[in-house]
Amino acid sequence: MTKERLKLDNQICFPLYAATREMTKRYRPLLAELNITYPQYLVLLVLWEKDRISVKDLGKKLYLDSGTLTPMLKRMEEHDLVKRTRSTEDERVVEVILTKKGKQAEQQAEDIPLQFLELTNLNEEESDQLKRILAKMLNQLGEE
Amino acid sequence: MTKERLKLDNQICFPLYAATREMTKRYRPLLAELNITYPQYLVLLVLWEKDRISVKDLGKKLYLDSGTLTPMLKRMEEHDLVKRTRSTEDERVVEVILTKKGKQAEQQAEDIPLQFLELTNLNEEESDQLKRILAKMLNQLGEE
DNA sequence: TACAATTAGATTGTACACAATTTAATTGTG
DNA sequence: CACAATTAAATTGTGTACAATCTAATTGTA
Repeated sequence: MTKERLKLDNQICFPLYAATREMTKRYRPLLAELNITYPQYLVLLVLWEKDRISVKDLGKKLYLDSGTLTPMLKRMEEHDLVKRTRSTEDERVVEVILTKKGKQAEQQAEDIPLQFLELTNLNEEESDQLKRILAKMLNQLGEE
Repeated sequence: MTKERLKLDNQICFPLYAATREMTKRYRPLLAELNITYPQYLVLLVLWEKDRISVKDLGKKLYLDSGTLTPMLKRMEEHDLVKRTRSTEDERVVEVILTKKGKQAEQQAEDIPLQFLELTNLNEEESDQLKRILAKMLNQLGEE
């Protein structure tokens, strides 16, 4: 029995990695009518809860840095979903706000979470457990 | 109560997405001495179990297509970890095998799974549950 | 046996990710 | 107040991801 722990089937991280990508793949058609990607959808989720947020705070919520967010937000701006403006109080800060189109997208997105959940075939208990364990893991890994 | 389901905290997919990225970030230092990325590590995991595999079968195991694998395997070939050869029986097929260096890397990698598990702070029950639920989800999302 | 259909990889183009560095603005301290 | 240290974004460079398309080899069938 050589290196049992190095077998793909014994990994925790592999199903995590693979399921995430399959998940984004399944989101694609759901997001197609909004013409956005899954990470862009996450940005919108944040903005729908709290319109006007700095790139830094957005990054903190989504665990993304400016290297990812800056070009992504520029693309979203080109698609007229958000607007980026320098804060007048602190010129270093860029604030992101929704455009009218970005706000309206919320209506269209309303059914997406449920539509996706149906695809997963997870029951409520599993879905709750998954959420809880991932949150714990994320919390642990995310901090120093 | 407006669009409760669209809140970031109520999403299943967001912690999945974020935890996966934090996970790869944590793997980076563990893989640094091997000078490989996490996806490349997965390729090695497969090859350590079964040396010589076609790009197609590798892709089936890892849920990756040739658009991702071809350039990645070329990089791994440049780093002298694997070799790619056209099958003589079917010239369409490219087979991937380990180099000596690629084989030796297994020894160095031996402790990585355990090292990572310690970082997660998950107990065995949680880790098993996570694995089980993700496998179910992956299985469901991956087919069709 | 021709040859259309299929198959395996490679290629192209777009969009993340993220480490590392740079730039510009702000803050803290002597 | 001067100016070093810090901070927020932007930039650069590398490496995935993946849809869509292309190329070459193989297969199935008229």
